[in-house]
Amino acid sequence: MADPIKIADKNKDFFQLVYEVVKLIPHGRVTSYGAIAGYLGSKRGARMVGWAMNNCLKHKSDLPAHRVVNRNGLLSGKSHFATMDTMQDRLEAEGIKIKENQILEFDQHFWNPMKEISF
DNA sequence: TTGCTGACCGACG
DNA sequence: CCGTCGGCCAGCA
Repeated sequence: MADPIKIADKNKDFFQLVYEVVKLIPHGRVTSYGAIAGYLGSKRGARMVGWAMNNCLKHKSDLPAHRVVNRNGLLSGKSHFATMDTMQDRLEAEGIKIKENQILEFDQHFWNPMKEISF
């Protein structure tokens, strides 16, 4: 219970659920595709999360996609932004240090929707 | 309609 | 330790 997203938008498309979660990511925090997928109930559906993000680009949504990285804390999707530096620049603007396209102290900035939203 | 691909993750050898 | 494969779901040719 107490899953505002699942309950409120469970009838929506998987993509829309992803967008909702991404929007909930606090400033200066990051999460992984698997975390979002797991929160939505499909731990194996991490690929769909990435796919949703790709569609979000054409959605022209203001989703903080730069706050979503892979399990290794690597900016896997940086290539999909306007420019390669867009993702890193935005993260650094939020106080997140990046080295070699990888987030430093990833565990420290990691934001788990399961732990923050759901119980 | 069928089949391939994809900003991933975890297991197996 | 590293390479490979399967799985999940949706979009597109």
